[in-house]
Amino acid sequence: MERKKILSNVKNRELVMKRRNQMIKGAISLFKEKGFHRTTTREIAKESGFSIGTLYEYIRTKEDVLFLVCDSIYEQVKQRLELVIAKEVPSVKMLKNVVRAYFELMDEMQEEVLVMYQEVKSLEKEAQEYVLKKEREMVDMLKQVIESCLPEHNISDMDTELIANNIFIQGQMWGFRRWILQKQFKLDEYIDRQLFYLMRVLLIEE
Amino acid sequence: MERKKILSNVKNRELVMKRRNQMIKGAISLFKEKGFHRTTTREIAKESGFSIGTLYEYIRTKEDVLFLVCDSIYEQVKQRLELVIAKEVPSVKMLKNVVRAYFELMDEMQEEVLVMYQEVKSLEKEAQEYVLKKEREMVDMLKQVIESCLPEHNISDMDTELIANNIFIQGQMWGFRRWILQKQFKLDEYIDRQLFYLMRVLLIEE
Amino acid sequence: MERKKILSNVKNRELVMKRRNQMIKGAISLFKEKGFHRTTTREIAKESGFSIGTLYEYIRTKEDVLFLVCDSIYEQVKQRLELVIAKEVPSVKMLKNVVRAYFELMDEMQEEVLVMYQEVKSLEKEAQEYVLKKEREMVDMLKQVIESCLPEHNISDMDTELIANNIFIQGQMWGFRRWILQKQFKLDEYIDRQLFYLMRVLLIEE
Amino acid sequence: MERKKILSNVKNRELVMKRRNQMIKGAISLFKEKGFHRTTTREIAKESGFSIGTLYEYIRTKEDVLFLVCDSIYEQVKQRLELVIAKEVPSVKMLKNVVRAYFELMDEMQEEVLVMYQEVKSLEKEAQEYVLKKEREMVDMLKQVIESCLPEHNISDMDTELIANNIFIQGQMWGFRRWILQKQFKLDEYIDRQLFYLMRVLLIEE
DNA sequence: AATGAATGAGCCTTCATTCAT
DNA sequence: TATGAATGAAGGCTCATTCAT
Repeated sequence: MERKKILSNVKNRELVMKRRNQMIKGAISLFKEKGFHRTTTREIAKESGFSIGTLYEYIRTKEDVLFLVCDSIYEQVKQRLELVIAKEVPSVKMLKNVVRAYFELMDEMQEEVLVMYQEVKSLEKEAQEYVLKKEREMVDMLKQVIESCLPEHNISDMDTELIANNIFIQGQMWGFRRWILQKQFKLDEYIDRQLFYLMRVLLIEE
Repeated sequence: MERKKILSNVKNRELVMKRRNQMIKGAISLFKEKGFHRTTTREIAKESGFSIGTLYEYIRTKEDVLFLVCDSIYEQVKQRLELVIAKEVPSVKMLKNVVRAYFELMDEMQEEVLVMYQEVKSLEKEAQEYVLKKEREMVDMLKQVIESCLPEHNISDMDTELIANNIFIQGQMWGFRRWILQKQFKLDEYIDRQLFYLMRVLLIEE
Repeated sequence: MERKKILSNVKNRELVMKRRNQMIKGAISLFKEKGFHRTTTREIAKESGFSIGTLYEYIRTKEDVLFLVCDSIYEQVKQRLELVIAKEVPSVKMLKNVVRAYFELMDEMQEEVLVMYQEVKSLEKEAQEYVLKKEREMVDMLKQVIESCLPEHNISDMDTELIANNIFIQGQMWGFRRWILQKQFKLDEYIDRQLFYLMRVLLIEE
Repeated sequence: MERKKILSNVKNRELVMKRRNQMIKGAISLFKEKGFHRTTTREIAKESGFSIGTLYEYIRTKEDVLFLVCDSIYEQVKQRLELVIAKEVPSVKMLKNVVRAYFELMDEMQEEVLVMYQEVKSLEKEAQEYVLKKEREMVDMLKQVIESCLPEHNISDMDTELIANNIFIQGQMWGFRRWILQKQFKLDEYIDRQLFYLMRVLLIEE
């Protein structure tokens, strides 16, 4: 997939990657705490360990930071999921493992995901679309896992889409509805029960 | 439930209500368009039909407007749902009608709900908690509907909680994941399929 | 002539005029001292006697101030010249009086004119054209004076244009070449000699 | 005349000259386009073909560039005029040729001259005076041409000064009042008519 | 009660200049 | 000599909030 390019004054590619990673790390920690709008570029620079001038050597606008953050979060999630998928052969067991891994990942990254959900809208059109495409990719990953793990099950494509979406947001829900859910469920319980009902939905007996 | 009080300089209660409704209406329309942070108090005042000075006679800070908006949205949703519930006697049919009504409501109010999801975090602690309580109330409504409609089904409380939450966010998902879902489903299809799988989850045959 | 409108948040027309005059006065004094680019908006606000916030209630950008200044200078010059013209009937004497008055005016306003010459280029296209039109008007005034004062002299239109332009810039030259001219001439001497040669150019004997 | 020294870290004289000429060429082209203040040192470096670090090996401040540019422009004009003067013996014809050559030169270099007029004021005192001296020299050249070409004409020194100044600015006027003049005159017409009236001023019959 | 002019803290961004390599 | 990454002071502008009328 074509990667949206954020322009930088600095030419050295490695340095750009290094500084941007510093930036992303600093920014995420600030966005978690106070959101995008309440975080100033100076704070981002400071938290990243360099001056405001340096910050602007690596981006063009504050929004670029948000985009970098969103992009990085999705990239991480995607890579982690791909890792799990690569480890097994398609089967019901694999399906359950992937969903479990996804839920665990959402638990680990709940703050990052929260940030994304609340701030994507602040991105300009083009960047927003890029991020949505990333999300689309992730739902597609789940869809393919379902299809490949249940080859004979004859679920319609639309239903697979629906179920994949449901799984996707059930994962996110764990993070951004934590005030409600995490009072009543431990992560494992949550995963177990969701998997239990997923099996029912897919007519899989155990 | 105790209502969080927003202070106003104006004493006439009716006038306060009238002006605040103007404000909420104006603000929602602006927040939908550009979000809370990008909307200025001047714009809210203008859209509401009065001056910036007057705006500040009825609230203390810009955040108060956001709170009023969030509160109003939940209140509307809750009232609408209660109306549907009041119309029928508990039964599987009622359960399906309530869920259907809730999904339709989320379709109607998708922009309002989107606003809320993205901006609640900007509220101060206390206001945030108030809004979360409202949400809690709504999940509880769904929970009670499930329980009263399926008295003999022996679903554990935690599972009911989980299922209610799932329904709750499946409704919201329709709105804030519209870019993905509304390309592939019509509202009715979406509702039908979700209800179909809900029946499976609840072991209800038709 | 259509006046280019500078937008203001403040509605009260009289107040806008009053504040803008304060602004123009303050700005001219600063521009004289350090030029447009080296003057900050904060300084303009302070010199004008109000806060930076108030400054921006009456203009949209710093450039607006420059435009206001340029516009005001031309307007003053034009009005002063019209006054002189209105006082007499066309004749060689009147021509000399107008030219003399113009030179004296340029002496009085030499700093303002200097500012204009050096900063007009900083204006955006549209504003620049507006200012150039003003200049055009002034050359036309001189042209008409020449024509009406010397009805039988049969100077071609192009030559009148040229001579009017020469007078125009000889006036400005007194101000912005002051380092050279004002070392060697007193204002009266300068005017006398320029008038002397103007008479030769126009073939008028005295 | 003593040349104002711009300090350089680099010792090799030839290299300094070479790099500075690159700089002047690059800077003039940028100043023409956007003025001194809107041009950044980075842009100057890039346009000159070297890095920002290198730029600062050959100058101390951005203003130095402006000075170098102004100095170079005057030097060019002066040299070109001297060339014309050297080619002929003093006579009315020579006077006309010099004036014509000067006007043609001003046409060729109108953008450079415009730059100078609008930016000299940004120079610091000392540099400004140096540039003004250059201008003084040029007026003196014109003065001497008039005197040597019209030995018996008995024009007072002050009048010669005045006339030389008038010629000087009529030349510049062609460039920086181009929006008005160049709509109505072709260069040749402009020169012809100015020369025609100059002859009248000097009482020379043809 | 309503108005809207005034305020100024604070934000994003730029850019001349330096300095380690 | 040449490079270009780093710096941070400073600038233009916004906007929530106040207060005199």
